Amino acid sequence: MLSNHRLAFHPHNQERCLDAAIISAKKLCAEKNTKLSSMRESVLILLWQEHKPMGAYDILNGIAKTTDKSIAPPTIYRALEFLLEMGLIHRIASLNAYIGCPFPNSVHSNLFMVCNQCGSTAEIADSGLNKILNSLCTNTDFSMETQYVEIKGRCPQCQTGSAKREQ
Amino acid sequence: MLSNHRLAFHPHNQERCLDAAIISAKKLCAEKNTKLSSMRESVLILLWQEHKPMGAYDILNGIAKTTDKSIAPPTIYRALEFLLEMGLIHRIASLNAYIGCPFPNSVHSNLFMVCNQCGSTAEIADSGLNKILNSLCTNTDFSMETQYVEIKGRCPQCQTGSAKREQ
DNA sequence: AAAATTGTGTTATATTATAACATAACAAAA
DNA sequence: TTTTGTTATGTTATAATATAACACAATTTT
Repeated sequence: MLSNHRLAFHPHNQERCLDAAIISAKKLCAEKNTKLSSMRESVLILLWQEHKPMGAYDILNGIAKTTDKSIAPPTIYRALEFLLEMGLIHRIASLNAYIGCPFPNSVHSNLFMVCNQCGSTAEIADSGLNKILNSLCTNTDFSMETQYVEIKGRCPQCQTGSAKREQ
Repeated sequence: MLSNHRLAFHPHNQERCLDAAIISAKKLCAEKNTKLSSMRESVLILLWQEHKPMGAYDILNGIAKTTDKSIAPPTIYRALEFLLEMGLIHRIASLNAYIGCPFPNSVHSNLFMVCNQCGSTAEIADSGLNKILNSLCTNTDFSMETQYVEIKGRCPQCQTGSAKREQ
């Protein structure tokens, strides 16, 4: 099981996450012969700084703060599209939001656990889950192309007492 | 395994589905002491006639056709909200769309298989899947509240040759 | 009937996403 | 080293999805 739940659900050194993510992103783009342009990198950095799912317009505002230029939605959506294609980020359908992928180098299908209270989100790639989804598809003669598995609830931190943290 | 994939992925007598759904909806509302008002019933009927996920504005247009009154979005969203609460329909997050639930009387969490070509969608409640999701939550100390499991790909009908059906 | 509750109507607007076309930046070929 | 092609971004407008806020109507309860 590949998972970042320990990091996702607990305070930690996010700068290290960020640095690692950017280094690995550059490597991955080089391998795939694509370019992590400065706009794309900015979006990826912002997502890793926030470390939680962000909506496209939150991203837009975040980027706008760091520059004089006016930025329009298509610019952000294009960057997101690129990062999605590269597997560097994921889209959380139930939130209309985007989040950095902690293990972009592995081919994997994903489950997300989203805390309804603090918003922190863990990604888990579990072979048992994949197996059962695949076998359900086989049994029903359905050919899978993409999948969204999103679980919403309370992270470990937000379950303790009536704690209302904004981690 | 509770599943409607045979019906969902093959042509069949949809009128019977509709009748059964409405009867069971009325029964369920009676049990829960709520009312399936005429607007709510209209939306449910439309969803069962269409028999595929429909967006809120598709529903709005569908309802508008059958009446003189002008209908505004909130009216539709309210009906959808009610039907969701009653468990009579589901929301497909990855499509921003809504679909009738084929087994509203059973407590179940759901997996949807959505055909990218013809749009037909099956709902499957599988205990093996539920078990693995629950155990993943237990292992990560995450407390589940809701879940979205959506698989997109090709239904059996749409896999045969390059058939481009609009079932 | 009065009060309370529930459902719907109406207007306006928020939020998320994309179409269509123009320009810039950069690399490869001529 | 222009020109050409390709890729990335800018710009404007608008589509698509969803909700807030308040008014009114219908129904139930008292």
